[in-house]
Amino acid sequence: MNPRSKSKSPLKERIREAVHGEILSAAERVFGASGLGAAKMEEIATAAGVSVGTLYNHFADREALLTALLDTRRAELLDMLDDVVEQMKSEPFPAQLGRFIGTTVEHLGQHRPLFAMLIEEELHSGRGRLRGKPALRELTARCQRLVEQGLKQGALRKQDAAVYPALLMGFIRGVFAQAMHEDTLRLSPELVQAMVRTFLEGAGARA
Amino acid sequence: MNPRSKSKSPLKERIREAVHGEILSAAERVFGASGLGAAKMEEIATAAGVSVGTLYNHFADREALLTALLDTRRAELLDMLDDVVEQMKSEPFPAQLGRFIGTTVEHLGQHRPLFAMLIEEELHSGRGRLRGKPALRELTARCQRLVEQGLKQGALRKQDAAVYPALLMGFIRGVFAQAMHEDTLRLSPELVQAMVRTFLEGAGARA
Amino acid sequence: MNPRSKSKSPLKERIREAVHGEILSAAERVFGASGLGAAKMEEIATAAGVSVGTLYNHFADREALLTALLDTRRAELLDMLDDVVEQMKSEPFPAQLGRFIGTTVEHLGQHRPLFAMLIEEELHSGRGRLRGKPALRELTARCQRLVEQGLKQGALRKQDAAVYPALLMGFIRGVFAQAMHEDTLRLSPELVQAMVRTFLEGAGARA
Amino acid sequence: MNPRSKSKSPLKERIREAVHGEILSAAERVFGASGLGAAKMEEIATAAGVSVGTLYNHFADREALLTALLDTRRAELLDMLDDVVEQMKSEPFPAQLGRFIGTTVEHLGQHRPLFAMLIEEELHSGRGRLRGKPALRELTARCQRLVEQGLKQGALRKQDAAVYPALLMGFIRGVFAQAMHEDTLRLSPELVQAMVRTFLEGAGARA
DNA sequence: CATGAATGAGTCTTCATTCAT
DNA sequence: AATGAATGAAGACTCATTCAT
Repeated sequence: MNPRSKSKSPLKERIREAVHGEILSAAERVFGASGLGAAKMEEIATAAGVSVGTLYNHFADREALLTALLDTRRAELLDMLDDVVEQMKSEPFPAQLGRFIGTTVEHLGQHRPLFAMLIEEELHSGRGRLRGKPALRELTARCQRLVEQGLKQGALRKQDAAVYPALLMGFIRGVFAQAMHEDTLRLSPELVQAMVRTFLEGAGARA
Repeated sequence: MNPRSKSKSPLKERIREAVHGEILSAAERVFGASGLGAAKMEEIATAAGVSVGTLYNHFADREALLTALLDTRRAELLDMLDDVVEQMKSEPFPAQLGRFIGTTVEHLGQHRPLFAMLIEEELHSGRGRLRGKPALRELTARCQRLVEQGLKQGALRKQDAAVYPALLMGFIRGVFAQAMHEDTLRLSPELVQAMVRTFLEGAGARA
Repeated sequence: MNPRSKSKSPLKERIREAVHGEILSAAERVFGASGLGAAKMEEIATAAGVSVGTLYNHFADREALLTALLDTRRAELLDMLDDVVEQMKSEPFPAQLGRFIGTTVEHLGQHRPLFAMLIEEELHSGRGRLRGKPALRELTARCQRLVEQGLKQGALRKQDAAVYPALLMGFIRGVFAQAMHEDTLRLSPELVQAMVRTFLEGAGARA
Repeated sequence: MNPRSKSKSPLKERIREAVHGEILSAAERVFGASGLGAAKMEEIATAAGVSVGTLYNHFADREALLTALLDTRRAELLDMLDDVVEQMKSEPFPAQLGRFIGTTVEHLGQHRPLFAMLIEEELHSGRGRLRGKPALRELTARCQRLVEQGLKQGALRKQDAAVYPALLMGFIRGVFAQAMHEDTLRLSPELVQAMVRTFLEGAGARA
């Protein structure tokens, strides 16, 4: 009632949140499709069904919008992953590995444009404003911990363990790069199984 | 009309070639460092030690310069790789695989800025003018042939063979992504050996 | 139709007046501090403790607010001055001059941000919508009448009388310009005395 | 001849200088006419007979152009004034004063749009980027020195000397403010004489 | 041919104004 | 009548491309 009151109407507040989310979602689509550098604010506005001005009512500038988007999506991915990992601390390593890859593939598969964005983020990290560690590097850090689990359980060979995180991430990178332009590659549970099997047992025919 | 108008002085011709190469080289550095979208013509000119105008005397426009650069580098990489593969058609698969990965890692390691460019090329293929198949997709095609060799030799398991090319490329992607920001990861022969071993035998401890 | 529809509740009316005045006051501060061109409606709203919308409920647009503000302040200044002048028609000229300068200095000193606004108003008069004669020009007209009084009384020399109004205003301009950035210059009665003395007797040492 | 040679063609260099000057001149006209805040880069470009891009080839941004303009004009005015003052160190004070005011009036009269700019500069100094001391404050400092000369020569009364600089500048301000909208006021030598006379002897009729 | 200043279309960003609640 | 999010026209700035010297 008091004009100076800061208690905004819950309705207005909810609408604002909805618009905020819609903008982030549109930004994800446009940044993903056009590239981090080429995406235009007007495109994003149109995709979100709002005017340019509204973009700037929610984010200080293009940079801030991009940062907010990447931060949000990174947090969503990593939080989900950390939850999954936490829940299966005591399971055998192959199951852990399957769930880890499966969750990641599932999530990125759901947010299609995201993967391209994360690759670009990684590529350009170092240029421009210094944001937090790129999502893919964080993801690699999770692979690292997983590998350590595997070593502790005696499920992984020690010999090349130093490169395992990079190679594991490589599997994910390779699969998504393929999926990006090939419709044959389904991001299915079978694919995840193949990744796990190949990582653990190798592609070589047994003697 | 003048007979000299066609047969250019060999000296001038050689100079022209040198400038051409210098521009491509500068473009590689700048595109690699700044990104395909952010690199500026002026930057490239400065890096090449020429003026912007000269860039346009050698290439129709920015697009043409970028295309020429990517085409040149792609051809260099693939030609070299095809030669190597040709030379060892009859060797055992593990040796073939080692040479394939080794050659690729070596070449890309030599042309550092190139890898980032190829990733971006792959990301943006589909956008803008339709260039030839991106280098990384060609590279994947080579992996495919290699895998077929391995299958024919009975050196690879048939079960997940459909994904092997993507996974093999994934190993290379993963290693370079890591090398991009980590000084610990040396692109050494040992690394190549680890990649081959892990790909063929897996990371899992033998029962 | 409803009898109350015309005769508004006196309370609401009083509130409305209060808000109106608060907005004008905030506008004075913000326009004065930021400049006539740079002041933002949002700033003014915040300074007045209302929302932008409310600004537009009281004034048609930015221009109207600014005009109302300038008109109000001009009227206040000129009315007060005219009263003072009226009251001392019969006093000797030096006293008249002192009261005139004193009143002006006092009033402008009280409304600090106002002087900057008036200077800008004068500068930009001619641009944009044609407002009434700028306050400073009205003030100069008052100087003119005063000078005429002085001439009639034989208190002023005729020789340069045509420039006296401009020079008198110049004294005021000079003093406020100085006061704007110098804390040493107090807008005191002594200062007014110095202005009167210098204007009438000159700064030169008597022979 | 050497492409890396930094010795630009003198012709090109001269053209560049000409364009540079033309831009400054156009900027002076447009900033003066529209105001420091309202002047548009496109207007300036058009007034200078060049494109917007060219403006940015010569000045980093709007701010830099404005700063360069003010710095240039301030330097021109002050240098000229300092020269004049230097040349007449030994003359009697009234002559010095006449030359000082005369030179200032003459110069500002020549560069009509400049005065409005200087007033705005003074008004806004304190806001935005901190430039050097505003030209009018520098000019006041020159008045200060002149007054000190007058005191030393015994040509000025000590009593109100502290305000003399502000009052002297006030005369100039008043005259230009008047001249800005009144065609009757000629910036003539007679006007300067009237200013000197009034400042030294006052406007009051001698007893 | 090389040069580099000029060009102007394309983007980002701001802010007065509107209007549904 | 007050609110403040949405709007979009306007203006600053960038950079690929052209062309006179």
